[in-house]
Amino acid sequence: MAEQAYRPGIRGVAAHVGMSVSTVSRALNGYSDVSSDTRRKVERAAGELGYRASFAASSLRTQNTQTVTFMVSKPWTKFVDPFFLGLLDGVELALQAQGYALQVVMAREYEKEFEMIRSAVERNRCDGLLFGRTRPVDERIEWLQDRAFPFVTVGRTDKADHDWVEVDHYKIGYQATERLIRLGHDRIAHLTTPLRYTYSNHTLQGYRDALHAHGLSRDPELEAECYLSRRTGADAMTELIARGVGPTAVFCGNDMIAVSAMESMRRFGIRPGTDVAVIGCDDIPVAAYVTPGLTTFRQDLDSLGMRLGRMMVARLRGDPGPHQELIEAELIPRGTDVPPAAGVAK
Amino acid sequence: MAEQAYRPGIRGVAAHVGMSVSTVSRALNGYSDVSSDTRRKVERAAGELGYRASFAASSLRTQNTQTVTFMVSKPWTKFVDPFFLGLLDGVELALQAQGYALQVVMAREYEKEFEMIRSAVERNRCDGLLFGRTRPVDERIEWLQDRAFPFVTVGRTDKADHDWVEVDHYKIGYQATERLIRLGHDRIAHLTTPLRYTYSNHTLQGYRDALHAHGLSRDPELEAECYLSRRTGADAMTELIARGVGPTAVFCGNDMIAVSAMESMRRFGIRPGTDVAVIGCDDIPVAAYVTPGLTTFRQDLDSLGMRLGRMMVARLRGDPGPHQELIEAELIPRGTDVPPAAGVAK
DNA sequence: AGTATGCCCAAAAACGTTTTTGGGGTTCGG
DNA sequence: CCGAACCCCAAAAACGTTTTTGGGCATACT
Repeated sequence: MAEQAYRPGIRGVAAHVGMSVSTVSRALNGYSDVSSDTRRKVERAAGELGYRASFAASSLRTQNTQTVTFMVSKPWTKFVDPFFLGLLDGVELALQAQGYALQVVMAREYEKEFEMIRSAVERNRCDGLLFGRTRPVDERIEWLQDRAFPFVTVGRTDKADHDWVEVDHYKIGYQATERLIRLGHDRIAHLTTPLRYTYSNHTLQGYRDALHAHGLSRDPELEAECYLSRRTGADAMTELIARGVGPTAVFCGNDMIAVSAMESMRRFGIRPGTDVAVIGCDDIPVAAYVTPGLTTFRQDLDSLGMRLGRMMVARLRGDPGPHQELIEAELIPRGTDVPPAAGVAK
Repeated sequence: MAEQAYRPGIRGVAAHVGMSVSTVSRALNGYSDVSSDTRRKVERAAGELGYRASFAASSLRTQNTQTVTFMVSKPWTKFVDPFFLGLLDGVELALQAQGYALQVVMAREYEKEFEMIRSAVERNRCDGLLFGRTRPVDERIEWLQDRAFPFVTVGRTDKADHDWVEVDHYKIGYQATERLIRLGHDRIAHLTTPLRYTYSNHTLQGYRDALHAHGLSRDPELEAECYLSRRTGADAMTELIARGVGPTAVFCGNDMIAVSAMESMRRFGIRPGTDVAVIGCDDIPVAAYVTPGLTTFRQDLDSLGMRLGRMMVARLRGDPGPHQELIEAELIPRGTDVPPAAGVAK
């Protein structure tokens, strides 16, 4: 049954071509001090015999793995966090092009995540690490910096002294808010993503600065923090409505929050996109299909992922960096960014 | 800066506790012939010194990796194939519970995929393999069987003599079609997923059998194969409309096709859910948000993933199997499965 | 002609574990 | 009191590579 039960090691192919093991190794690994004739012969023999270097053995000897680990954080929602997953594609492309394998691990809690990083690093399972959901002060990053282990993050920390790539959330917050102000709104709520993450604070700051720049004072009642559960936007919106805060526009930290908030509005007889303006962020697929279509910001995740991957490679190649890139998001106008209604819901 | 620059090997901890290397190894790996006193002492020392066994070294020696690779196929669409990704969560949970790490690799083309499997297996990078998108006769499976390498697939082949888990697509096809027939339809189109995949054929067979069971003859004009690009459902639907085939109901192989087909209908002034009934499959998030809501079939992907993971573990533990599970999908009735309109689009 | 210079290659050491082999001490039975 | 049985443990081999060391053989230079 087994076509090729026997699989030779490097000594096998050395014996087969009548040369020494070291010559075979050097030929296969592209060293210069081997004649092209020898190289050809070795390569052909390796091909014929179906030889492949054992990953464990070469990894043990060289102390590197040609592997990069992408750690994706939980919790996920049923929407399968489109953000991280969109990235993955670009990352994989960039890494594969340079001969690195991509490994993905998931962590269900923050503590777990930390432990997984330790294990990956200390057991030498990868050469570099990628992760997101960074916090203003992030233990993971400090730990990795202490050990001088290569990594790139999606998102910054407060002192952003490492390699990172990030969408410009400050600008998103500013632009979204300004757009709503220009439409005539002056009671603009902001439903934030969890504030333990750095980017949420950037968005919030953009929101506040835009208000201030246009002479509007910020009202703490209009700011509400949402979590990443599916219902979170609805909960926050419901409370806003119940408290009679009466925003005429809502800027949401992400589309899931926005969609959920829109559902909540409807339950109270408020028509999003008519009675209340809504702007989201991320442009998840659903955003295009709700009615009215959700106005939101699109991030080019493919490109973001590619940059992430390329930064990782640059770092692994020894390029000292720091490598940092802030990416612009693009406004996707659809149906929910409307002027204030005449008779407004209060 | 580096808190703990020096990281001892196993000989380091052996020296530290004044015992031999082998004793430390046996103590750490839970062998029985080491006194509990010794074990405690070793474990404590290992903890204090921050010792972790090198992955490469132990993998080289034991010839296994405690790692399972999930290979996800391309192409993806912008919807980030919710099917595979939903699985991943359950798989990871099941594997992690048994101490296996999950590795994800992506392949952009079928040939690439094959090469990645070869590389993963021959270089000994994982103990087991998981993948989907199986075909009626699938080279990957034959190759793995020849080498007796452990794997579990999502989906069967024609001779399903290996470990697999799959949603019962035959039943979905049958039920969807029967439901439409009972609503009074007799011109039911079927837009299939790519027929190179086994499951597409099962769905198709269910569709045909339901027609036959209810005394309807099948019309090849009403069957159209779609691919996995974003526009595919629209293209097929447009052609059906253009040819004047005039279905009163459309059963789609997946929701993306359905949503896309619905868009196409609208462009021709046909109202899905009023003029033409639509049933999809997969229950992607968008399905709940289009208007009217798309009637579709939900698969419990978490559970599917867990079963997949558990099968893999069982196989790796030496349980001979075969392990095979057919999972039932659940109809989610929403707004698009309606009786034929009075004045019908022709 | 003799020596330096490249180019190519063989032998052996090293990577850090696990597992095998074999043996020393206690304890117990004869 | 001696031997067997039973725990426990030390030394060394093995896993399959890559890299170092050192040297042979041409060719070019003095």
